Amino acid sequence: MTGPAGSLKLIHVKSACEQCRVRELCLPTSLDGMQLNLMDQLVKRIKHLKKGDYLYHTGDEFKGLYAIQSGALKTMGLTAEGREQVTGFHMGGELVGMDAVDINKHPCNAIALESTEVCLLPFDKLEELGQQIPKLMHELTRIMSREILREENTLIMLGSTSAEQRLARFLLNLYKRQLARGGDENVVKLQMTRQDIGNYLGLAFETVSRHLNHLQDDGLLTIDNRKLTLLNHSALGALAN
Amino acid sequence: MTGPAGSLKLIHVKSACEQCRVRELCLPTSLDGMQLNLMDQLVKRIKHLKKGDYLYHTGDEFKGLYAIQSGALKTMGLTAEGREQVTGFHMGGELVGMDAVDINKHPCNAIALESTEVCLLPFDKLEELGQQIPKLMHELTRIMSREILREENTLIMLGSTSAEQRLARFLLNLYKRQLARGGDENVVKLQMTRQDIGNYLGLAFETVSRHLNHLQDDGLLTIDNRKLTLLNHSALGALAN
DNA sequence: CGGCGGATTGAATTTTCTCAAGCCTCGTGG
DNA sequence: CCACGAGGCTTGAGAAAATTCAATCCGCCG
Repeated sequence: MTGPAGSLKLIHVKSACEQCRVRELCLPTSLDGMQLNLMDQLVKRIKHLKKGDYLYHTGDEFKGLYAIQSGALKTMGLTAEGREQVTGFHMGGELVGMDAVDINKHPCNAIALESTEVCLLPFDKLEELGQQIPKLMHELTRIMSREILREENTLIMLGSTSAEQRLARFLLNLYKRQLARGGDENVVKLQMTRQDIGNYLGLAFETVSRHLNHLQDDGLLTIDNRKLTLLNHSALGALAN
Repeated sequence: MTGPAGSLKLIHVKSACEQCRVRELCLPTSLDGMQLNLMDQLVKRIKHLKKGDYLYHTGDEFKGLYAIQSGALKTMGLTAEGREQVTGFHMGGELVGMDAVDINKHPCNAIALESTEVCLLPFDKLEELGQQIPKLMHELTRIMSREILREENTLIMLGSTSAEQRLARFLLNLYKRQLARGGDENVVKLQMTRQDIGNYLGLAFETVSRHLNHLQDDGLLTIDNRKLTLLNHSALGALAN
């Protein structure tokens, strides 16, 4: 609705998106100042979620993608018979909701694992703007491609037959993502329960607990409740293969 | 390169895409005749693959998406240590290669499971055309969204702890897709080996074989080599939960 | 301080894997 | 057209891994 003319005078004003600390991760496009301002007007900010709050429920109408500013979410699908299945963990700088574009309804629940802030990017507006700024549309396509690749890597993680291997891959994956977001060297913070991890990896939660402690016994890491410290990356990497 | 003017006279000529029997599955857009002709000129037809042929290798330059006209493919990722992991099975009417858009290289191998025909949709051309036809771009976005959803459903399949459950879900998934493509009622044709299935589901291939035969003993299906006939959908559906 | 959800640990049981032997099927070449 | 071979599939038995059930334990929040 707001035309480019209206936003011209804002070119040199720092936009919220421009200042957003997860911008490169969220929409890593080389948009110029004016384009960023257009984005800025599009974004509906900010939704605050407490631990356990639902960002959306299965079947909710799809309004747009959510960019996670801080915190973490889990997404859970529902099998036909009603069993819940964790399909992913999502952290700052990641977008959720891309699975809803086609059917226009959310196919899963999204639940905050801790205090979490998200921005809503209304999808119809995003597509409109994408028509004006081809580069933006191209970026959106790339982001969706990256999501597909991410899920394929998850498939590779789940495709191994041993619990130890799946767990090692999971921890390294989490570590890598947290490091990219400014996490401490060698530290993995588990935002989710052992139960969630087990559900996600197709393991009983006791098996997750046992293998974690086994890794500690072997000197690959130390466990302090939800905080893990990796002591031997190469050994963990070897397990992951 | 070829402008719209050049294709105007073709409006009433049946284009190859228009006649393609997997069109609704491949690009299910409500494109009009002229738009279809534009699509038609974009598509590089047709690549024939024999069983075992590679459509692309890991690391190959990304040229575009491949629409499968007939036949079937498997995609295999490579873990860091070099173990191969099947990440998906793909059949007529499906698009492969969407995982390569972002990084501009194929992150996996795609291998024909039988004689297979594919069309190449050059991605740069597709995006260009998408700028002229917003509806096409919208469809492309939806297709990628659908792919994300499809992979999430795979995650749900792999997230269960029991081999029987994973196998039941796998068979029903295959059945549904084959039925939508005009397969026989109650028949599931396995285009892949037990080895492939096991690799995909995170099971030893002997376990796949044993459970299949167990399902046959229980009267849920009959096995004739690669051809399964489902006898009791609801019982199979119950196992899947 | 009490309680509750999460985490650990143990023991018995079940499932799955591994290794091994043999069979079946299909395609190739004589 | 048949024989042969290789790859795929089945089946068995023993070993290993994971699940289940149950009993605590811990740590955080009210």
